[in-house]
Amino acid sequence: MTENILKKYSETVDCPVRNVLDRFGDKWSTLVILILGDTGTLRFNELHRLMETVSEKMLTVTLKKLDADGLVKRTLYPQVPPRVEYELTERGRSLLPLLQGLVDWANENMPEIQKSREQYQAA
Amino acid sequence: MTENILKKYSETVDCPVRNVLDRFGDKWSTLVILILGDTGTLRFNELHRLMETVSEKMLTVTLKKLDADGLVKRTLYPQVPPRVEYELTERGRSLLPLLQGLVDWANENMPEIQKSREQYQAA
DNA sequence: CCTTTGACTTACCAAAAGTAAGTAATAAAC
DNA sequence: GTTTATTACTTACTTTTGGTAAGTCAAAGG
Repeated sequence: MTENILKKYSETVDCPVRNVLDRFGDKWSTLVILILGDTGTLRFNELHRLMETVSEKMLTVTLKKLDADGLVKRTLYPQVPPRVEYELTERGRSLLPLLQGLVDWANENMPEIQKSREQYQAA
Repeated sequence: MTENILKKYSETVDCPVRNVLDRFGDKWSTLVILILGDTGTLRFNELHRLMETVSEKMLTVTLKKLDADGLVKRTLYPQVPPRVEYELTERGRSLLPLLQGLVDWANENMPEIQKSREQYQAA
């Protein structure tokens, strides 16, 4: 059996698990998707203000990756100063129920997890 | 409306979203949970071999965090050389369907995402 | 002129993760 | 009886990723 498993998990090149983890395993993508899912459409600075703790630099690279993956649509209105709007694509929206599931799980389990952490600290 | 949203997302201190993202937004936790969910119980080196691309150091810190959160149970058999087994707790298992949902989503959507990435590159 | 505005860059610094080697205790191998 | 192998880790060092703060661009407002 071990050999089957080993084979299964080690095909890392185009492994979808690794791919999905590399994508949502970064610090900000998931939060951007959740917020855009919640608000609809936002301009760059609106999003930035809502996230607060993200740097502008990281927000731009996050949005670029999400745009490249077709999860977020970027619309530039060529004005001065520029106006850029971001919204989820259909593909991006298809992720929302899954991410919402994780958020719900977190809301339910965080109190107990917090207790576990404190016990672990004490030991 | 913006002000409500701002309030909602900026309560970062004990925000469950931020907490869950900080926990599963690291590079290896999710994969460890998925593999343990698939295999049942594994020793440190078995897990390490299955993951291949993780360093021993990172596997150690990942397992410590999961143990501290009560998602994984660590059992030490005091032999020489030592034997340490890891398995999911009930809390850890409760995450499996959610993570499996993400894996399924990845399997379904990765081909199209790949296409999007190539188009983005070309443009 | 000088400042403001919005969506970013860029240069620089800190934190996280990867690499490679080391450690401990003992049993089996030579 | 000294070397070697084994397991689950540490530790020191390097690279990669992320954070901070300042700068850019082009036009509009004072």
